[in-house]
Amino acid sequence: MRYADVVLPVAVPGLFTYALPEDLQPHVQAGCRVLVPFGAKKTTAALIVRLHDTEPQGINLKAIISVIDPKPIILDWQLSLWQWIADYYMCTLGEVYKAALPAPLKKGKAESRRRRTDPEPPADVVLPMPIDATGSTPQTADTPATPASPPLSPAQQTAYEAINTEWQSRNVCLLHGITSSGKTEIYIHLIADAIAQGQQVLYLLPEIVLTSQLTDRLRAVFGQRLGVYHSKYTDSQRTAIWQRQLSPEPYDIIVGVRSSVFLPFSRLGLVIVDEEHETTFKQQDPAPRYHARNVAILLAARMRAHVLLGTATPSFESYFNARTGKYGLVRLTERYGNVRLPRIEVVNVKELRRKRLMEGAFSPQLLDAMRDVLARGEQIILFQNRRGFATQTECRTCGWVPHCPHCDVALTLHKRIHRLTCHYCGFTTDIPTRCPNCEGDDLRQTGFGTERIEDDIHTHFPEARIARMDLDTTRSRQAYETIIHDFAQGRTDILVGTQMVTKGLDFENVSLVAILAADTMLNQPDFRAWERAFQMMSQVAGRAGRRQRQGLVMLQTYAPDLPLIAQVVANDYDAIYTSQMLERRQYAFPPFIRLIIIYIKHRSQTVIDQLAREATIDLQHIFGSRVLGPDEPPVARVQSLYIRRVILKIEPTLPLTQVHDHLYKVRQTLLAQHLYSSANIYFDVDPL
DNA sequence: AGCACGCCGACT
DNA sequence: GTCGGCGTGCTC
Repeated sequence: MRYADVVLPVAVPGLFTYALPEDLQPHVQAGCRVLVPFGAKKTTAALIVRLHDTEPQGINLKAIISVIDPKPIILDWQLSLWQWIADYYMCTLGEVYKAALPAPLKKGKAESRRRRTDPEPPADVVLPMPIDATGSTPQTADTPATPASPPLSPAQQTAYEAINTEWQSRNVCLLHGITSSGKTEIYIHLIADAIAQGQQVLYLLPEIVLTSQLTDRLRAVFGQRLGVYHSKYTDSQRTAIWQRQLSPEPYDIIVGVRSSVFLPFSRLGLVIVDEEHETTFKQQDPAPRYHARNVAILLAARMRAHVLLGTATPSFESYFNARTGKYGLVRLTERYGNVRLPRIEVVNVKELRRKRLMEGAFSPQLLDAMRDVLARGEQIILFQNRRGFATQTECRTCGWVPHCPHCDVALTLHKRIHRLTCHYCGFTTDIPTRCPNCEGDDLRQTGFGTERIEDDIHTHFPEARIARMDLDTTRSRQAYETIIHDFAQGRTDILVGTQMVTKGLDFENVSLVAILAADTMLNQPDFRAWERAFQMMSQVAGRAGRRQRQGLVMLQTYAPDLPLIAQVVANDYDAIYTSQMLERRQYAFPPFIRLIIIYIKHRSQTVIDQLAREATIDLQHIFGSRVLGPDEPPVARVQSLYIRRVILKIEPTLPLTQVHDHLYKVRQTLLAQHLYSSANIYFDVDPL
């Protein structure tokens, strides 16, 4: 009798074993999906990890119903990569399975057997190849090898050559190139080189950047050799890309977000991680909580492919790796066409408030500058890191503030939909006209969100054409593209937005950028707060002055004397890196140690406090002073679940598998106690 | 993750 | 008396 160990798309540890009926045996191998009965009355698409003939003991053995894929849709190296991710990031293989495959491939439909007939195939997705068409599709490998690439400036040429030199001794190279230095042209040349050698290229970029700006540019050079893999694309589009990569004629270049590291590459030669510092490369909520940059580096190492990490503001981890010789380091310190870096003007909001000169979130200097820019017919970007209208509603009589009933946060007023909204769980409620606590009717809106900024600009500049870009206005990919496109075409004068406006968008005519409240970024209780603040301010500043005229950045802050502000003004990355590294070494933070956060969630506050204390003590028995906690995250209750964390700091010399084993054992012991059985305990490895 | 089983409130 | 609320436990 033959058996198959399979992985199921569920968060259960370990593999499941099914009997493999004799008539199916010739048709399956590892990497194929099969249909299996699972649970009371369900069938699921399971993925075969291995076939064997060891009879499993002590289980209610069931048999595989049918074979879905005649040929593997997951290659051998992918399974071992999945296993590595599950081990390193402390999750189950099933969770990796769920993250890796587009939804239709998990549903168990035999998608691969027939050609899809989408009513309207998207422009950049070629109809899927039937996977079982083994080599029957003619290969057109001898199409023109190196497509025309734009010429490089001398500085770019030097960097390009330096990268190739670094790759002779190291797999990974960090390209630290200031904003507007023309990193994309260098990428294009490196991509062309890889393709010319018959290699595939993976171009990773962060979630919300994926604008047509970049893909248009790449497509102009590489045409139909380019496939785009993005979370805002439909399931069937993503499935089509997956199947195309399995076909005899895969895309040479995949431009994609985080999850594209899971695609079935066959001859990967180059991985580019653009905006390598971006935190969206780390998956936050459902497991696997993996970092796509790090997975990409591992993937590349296994395939003997090169990696280029590119950014104007390297993550301190990557910069540390470059400085200590683990990665190569190449700098690009001049802007393309010698456009000058913007002048940064710091505005002391504290003083202006005291003198009652602030007009809402706007300083008089900023309003003056905006007036000048609009008069010249140039454009403005305003960055405010809060969406909605007001961040807090407050009763002026008794101080009552409406909170989310499910989460530990104040509700944000959204004026357009006329609701109070929770930004953590999506709960909404009517805006109260009277205070439910004291019946008072003097309710005040405090704090500025992007909606309010937009309204206030309308008041100050009635003729200006304004667009707002935040989560609320970009629910669809289309809406996002439209806002960007209109701004690029000059149909909008002022763009107001959250972080989204900082993400590497290139607009020729923007001569003023304002950071309305830098302090929201500085006051985060997080050892990375300054690193992030520097990144965000530098990135948003880089949007200014892309033409001949020098751009202006206005940085409004309550703390103008912080050294960080001076470092941003001087664009002195090395200064902030050096000072932060001293602190991190002294207080034992990454990259000098590794962090694992143990998250604990429970419905009951008394139970969770007891559990968190007990977990900390148990862990301290094993790890001693490496354990910190328990503490409450900034938002300590989300969706009616209380949250606590325990932090584990491990020095690089500690063997990771043993650390993991201890953590699993402690979790198991805690959950075995009846009082704690309904708790949720999970791990975040290398948290951001 | 589903989907069962299993023990406590408002209904014909 | 039971219909159904969702807490808890299992799925090869």
